[in-house]
Amino acid sequence: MARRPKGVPELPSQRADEALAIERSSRDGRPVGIKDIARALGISIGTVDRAIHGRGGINAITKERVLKMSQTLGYRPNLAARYLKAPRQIRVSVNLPARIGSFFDAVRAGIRDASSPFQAGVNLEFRTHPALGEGDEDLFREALEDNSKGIIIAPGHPAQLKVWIRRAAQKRVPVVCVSTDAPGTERLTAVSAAPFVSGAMVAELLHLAVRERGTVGVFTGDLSTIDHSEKVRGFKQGLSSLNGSLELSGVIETHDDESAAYNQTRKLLARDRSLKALYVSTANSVTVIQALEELDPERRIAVVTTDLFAQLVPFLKSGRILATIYQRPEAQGRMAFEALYNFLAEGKCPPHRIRLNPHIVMRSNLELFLGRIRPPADQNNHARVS
Amino acid sequence: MARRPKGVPELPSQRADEALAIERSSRDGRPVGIKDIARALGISIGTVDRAIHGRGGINAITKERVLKMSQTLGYRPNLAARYLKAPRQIRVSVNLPARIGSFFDAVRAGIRDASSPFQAGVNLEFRTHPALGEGDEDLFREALEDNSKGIIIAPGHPAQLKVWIRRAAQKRVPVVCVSTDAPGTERLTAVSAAPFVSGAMVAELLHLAVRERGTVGVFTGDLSTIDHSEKVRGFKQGLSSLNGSLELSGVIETHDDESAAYNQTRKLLARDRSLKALYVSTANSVTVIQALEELDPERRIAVVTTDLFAQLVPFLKSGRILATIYQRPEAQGRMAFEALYNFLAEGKCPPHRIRLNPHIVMRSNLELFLGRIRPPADQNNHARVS
DNA sequence: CTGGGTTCCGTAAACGTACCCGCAAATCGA
DNA sequence: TCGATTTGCGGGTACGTTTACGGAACCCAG
Repeated sequence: MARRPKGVPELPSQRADEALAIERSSRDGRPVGIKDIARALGISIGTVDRAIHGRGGINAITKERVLKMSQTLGYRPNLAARYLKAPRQIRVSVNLPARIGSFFDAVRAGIRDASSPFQAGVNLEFRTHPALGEGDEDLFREALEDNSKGIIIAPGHPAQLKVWIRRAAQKRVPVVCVSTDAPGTERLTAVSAAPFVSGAMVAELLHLAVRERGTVGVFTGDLSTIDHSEKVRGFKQGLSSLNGSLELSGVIETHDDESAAYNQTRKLLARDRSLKALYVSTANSVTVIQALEELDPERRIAVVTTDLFAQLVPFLKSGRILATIYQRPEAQGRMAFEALYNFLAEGKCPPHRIRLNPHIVMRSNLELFLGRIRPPADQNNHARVS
Repeated sequence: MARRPKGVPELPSQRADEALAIERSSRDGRPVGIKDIARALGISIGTVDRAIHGRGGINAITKERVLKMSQTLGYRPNLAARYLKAPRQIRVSVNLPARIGSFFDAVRAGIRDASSPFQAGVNLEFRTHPALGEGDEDLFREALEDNSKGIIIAPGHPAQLKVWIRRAAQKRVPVVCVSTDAPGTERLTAVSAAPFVSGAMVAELLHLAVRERGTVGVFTGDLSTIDHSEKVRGFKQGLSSLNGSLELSGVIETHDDESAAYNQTRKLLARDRSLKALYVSTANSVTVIQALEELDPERRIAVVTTDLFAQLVPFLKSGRILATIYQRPEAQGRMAFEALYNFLAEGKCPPHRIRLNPHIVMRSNLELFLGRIRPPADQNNHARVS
């Protein structure tokens, strides 16, 4: 349509517009599109597009009319069409440690799951480093070099990665931390099963379960990992705020060394005869339990562990383990990806950190989780890179 | 390209195909599409489409080649394009009760949330009946009459709705139950926070918390609602399997009558002097707590409630309520919609029932939930129909 | 009055898929 | 051997949006 001749009034009355709108918007029930707005106003879709997206080169009055009409027609953009048009295939790097009781496999699965609706729109680049805080710098460099638009990491030693996160920030590459955090950096957000709360919940549980006065020992992985230190901090705070009968015996770092954990457990039990409870906040808890089975066959020591894997199940069923804190790795992966994607694709800033409620898995609800447990340790069961 | 002349060999060697594939698939990093496969094989996209979608009218050999090539090229359909092409705007009816401590508002929010990615593809039709099991038949009729392609309900009295669900099934309209179930019907699936497990968890918690022998009372809404009866069943089973010191005093149906609940609590306390614990499995738990505050100021009776709303918060903070079982209404809504949508759009059958792990909200993790609590009762705060 | 510049807007071509139409070869029946 | 039917395939169009390009109307200086 040619430009409107000069003599014709530019602005038909509001009412006439609306009547027209209602008349023409009844397109056999299909959602209104950009061209419905255009037709209703007798203008072109190009103009509507300019108005809606706030591009330049449009008369302020026309823009106002379009916005109004899109309002009254209830226009909502068809995301499918938008994504279709966008040729961008954004690459997202996922740099996570290898298995820790298959925890990170589940995180990866959650990320894959969350990304599946966008399949063609994103390109997941999985990389695996040997352990939390080991070898993640190299992988970070690779991610920065391969033109990734976003990076997901689990920073075991935040201090090491700080400079890398800064470099990413300077390249405008958002970084999302999952399972643990790197505070004081420019990471976009951090997704985790609220570690502080997690520790406090264990304190509350043990407070309920332990009836006599006594002490409680804590096993953790590495206190330089924020996730671990926060759990311990929450646990301590929980103990003190409950001002119950439990006192902290000591905090033991296992550094994910299973055999060391075994000996450390033996020593702890020998040293502290008043031990009434154990909080194992690291995933490598099996040898601790094994030591306990030998040294405390009467099960007078209450145990709460972290994460869930096949070896733990019989102990939960038998009551040897009171409860375990399931950190919802799949959900963490999903949320991490969604936060990253929403930021990348739609510019939506996530909250500073995303804290999931940890699940308490006890004997009574264990069955709900059995389906989620991967088969036990199997060295061939690596995450597929896709 | 015209049909291949007769003399030319029909099947180039596998290796040549692959070489061609790798050569041509490097389309500047964009994902491979249906026409890449076509180009790689020198055929048309129509044929590729027929092969991939298993339509008729295609040579078995050609089909095999296409499938093979789509494999080696790593073809994944672009869902955006697929959704764009499908002009179908599927209408989904959501018939839920009005507020119960805003529980169903949260369910609705979850449904809306889950549907938002598909915005233009679905048309949510919200309907509200006064209470669980009241007026839901009329709404069901409306849903069937307005050409809905799927229905989400919360069947308070499953027997009443049985015929309606059957009618829907005959019209090939899938029905998803949320929060409670209608067993023995043709409903597609039922999403809930595993009620049986929920009851068992409460038993396990109270078993931990109560140190002396005694009895425990249960308040529930209406035992004809599956969700409620299952909670009670799980609780009983939990009590007996723990063979602890707690015995069931009695199960009281409140029928969501707050003032009645108050009096029932008074009576229970007067009748049973050995009461050590209470399990309030209905959302209308405030008056029960209030009665308890008057009659048990020393807080010797341990209480576990259900759901989470503003009035409960101070009691959780003070320790009056040991814990409350949060049934994750938003997650239920999300899962219900997703199950329905995946069935409708992609024909994927969900499991027979979807059971979410109930959250245990205690003092230590309460803060994680404060953000989710809606402001207390406000009659104007109806769910918007969109 | 002409020329160039600016402002505003229309048009058309993609994006990848699904679906339909129609053509050619192959097959079949007589 | 010749029409008729089937089989196999190519080509085109539409879905709603974005984007680039171009063109008409206007303004102003020369």
